[in-house]
Amino acid sequence: MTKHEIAGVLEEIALLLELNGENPFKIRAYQTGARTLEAIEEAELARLIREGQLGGIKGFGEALVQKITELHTTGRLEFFEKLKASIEPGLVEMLQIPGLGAKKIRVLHDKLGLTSIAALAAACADNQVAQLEGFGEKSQEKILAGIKHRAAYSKRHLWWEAHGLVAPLLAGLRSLPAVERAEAAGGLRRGMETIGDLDFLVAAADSAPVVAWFTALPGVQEITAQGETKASVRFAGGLQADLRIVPAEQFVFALHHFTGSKDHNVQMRQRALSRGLSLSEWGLVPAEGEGTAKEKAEKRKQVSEIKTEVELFAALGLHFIPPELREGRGEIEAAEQSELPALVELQDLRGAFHNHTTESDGRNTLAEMTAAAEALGWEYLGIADHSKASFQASGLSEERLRRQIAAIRELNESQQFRPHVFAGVECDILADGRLDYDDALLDELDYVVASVHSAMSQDEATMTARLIRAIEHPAVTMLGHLTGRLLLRREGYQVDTGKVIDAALANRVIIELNANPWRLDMDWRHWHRAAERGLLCAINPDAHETDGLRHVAAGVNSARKGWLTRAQVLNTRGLAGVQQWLKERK
DNA sequence: GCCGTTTTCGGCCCGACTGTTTTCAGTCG
Repeated sequence: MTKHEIAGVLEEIALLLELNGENPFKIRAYQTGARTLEAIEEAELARLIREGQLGGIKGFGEALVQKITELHTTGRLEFFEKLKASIEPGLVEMLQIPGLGAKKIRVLHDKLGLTSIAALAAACADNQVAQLEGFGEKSQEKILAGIKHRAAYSKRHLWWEAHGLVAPLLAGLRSLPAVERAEAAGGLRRGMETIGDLDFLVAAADSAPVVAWFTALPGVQEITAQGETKASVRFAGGLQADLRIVPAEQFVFALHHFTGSKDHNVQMRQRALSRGLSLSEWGLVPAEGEGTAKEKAEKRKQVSEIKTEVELFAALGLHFIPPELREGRGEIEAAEQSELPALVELQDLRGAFHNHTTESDGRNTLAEMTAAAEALGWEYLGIADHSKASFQASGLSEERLRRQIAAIRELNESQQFRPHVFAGVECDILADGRLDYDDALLDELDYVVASVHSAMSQDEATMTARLIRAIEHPAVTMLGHLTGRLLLRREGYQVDTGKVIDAALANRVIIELNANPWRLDMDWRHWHRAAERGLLCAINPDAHETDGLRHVAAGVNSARKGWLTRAQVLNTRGLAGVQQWLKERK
């Protein structure tokens, strides 16, 4: 079993134990174990198991080592099979309904014999649930509504779309007289590719008008909670937004806490404790029972000065950690050793490759795309329309591609626009790994993006070999959207990313970070290690219209999450630098 | 189930909100 599958089993065990009413800390141990496992490289996990070193990792005790080892080697786990058989699957599903937790689900099962969501809906309609001790009319209504909207509520949302919503809401909050500071926290601030909900944090002396404004926003379909210091609403489309109001002196601690991630926060709290301090969303204070009264007073004085996140990290002996890095993936150690990367920024980009025009499936002409690049202040623009095998996208025949190359050269000579235009192509990687044009034509181009658009259901070994064959082709400059995933819509194809990265490194091929908000592919989780080994990135908007060029912002976001610096991204180089790099590669 | 310069047992984050109660349990983040 892969580490991902094993982590899935551990997560499921945690859910099942929860329904069994187990010790919450035991449940957490399994959840932590699953997350720890996800953070380990696949090959590293195999090595640790082989050498019996798994127990050396924090969070893996005797029981988890045994279970992970059994799953990794045999693909099965006796303990898990028995546990699963003992619990109705319908009960696990009920956990998705807001307001229902393990305890209430057990009551529903024990008192009414309910084992499925359908049966639960019927029992609500029959007014049986409201009669139960601990339940009532409102609970019953809420459960029914939760079942009805389950699909929409559990849906995640693209960062790009949520990000667009947030700006006006933040501006609105900041314009309220009672509001001193307002920020969006959560996954959105960390730049996660998808987010579950919006988290707004406000510093205000008087909370009532803020809550009133927030719950009366246009588009609010339902107010799911409303109190003195917090409120939750649901917008049409299912996106939930939480608002929290704190006194100004707590703002920075709450901002850090609600920015997360959970893993990052856990590590930060542990770090605080090891220094005799206790960190929470309320503040940083001397830990319970730590030191003398005098020492405590001294510590209290030090930490009471904290007004910014920079100061908060500094109080724990750390450099400021950008929100994008707060995933519990080594950022705290790096911040301690002054080894945090200077992350790439949007304004570092000097241009972009992999863009389409009306020649294939784009909506704007070569001239319009170039003008748009000029408006962005770029020094160059790469055009990479589809190749002939992508018939559905009006891929270019050899003749049409040659005409396009000529048109691009002509445009450059005309000096009509400031940006230089590179003539490239997004060449299909055929099912067997061959390219869609012959070598002579590919050689006429400035660069080649190679991508998969067909036979996407090949098994992992076939797909991996196919990509590697393309990477080994001397004409290929960069690999397009590595997995072909469409976030929230379609899984990527089966591919061994580690092997593809190895091949790209060995052949000096770039892997693109496709910046289309639906793709963000290759995934940020792979970039840190790959770039450390020397892999070069290109942040490519894959724009199909002028407006699509702006998507590079989403790509920069993911690049930052992948710890990428300016030097590790080709399109931060100026025109001469890129020309030089392309020339050296040929 | 995990962990340990306070340790091999007893902690492990905890406060807000809701709905049900009539002082609190369950859920959520």
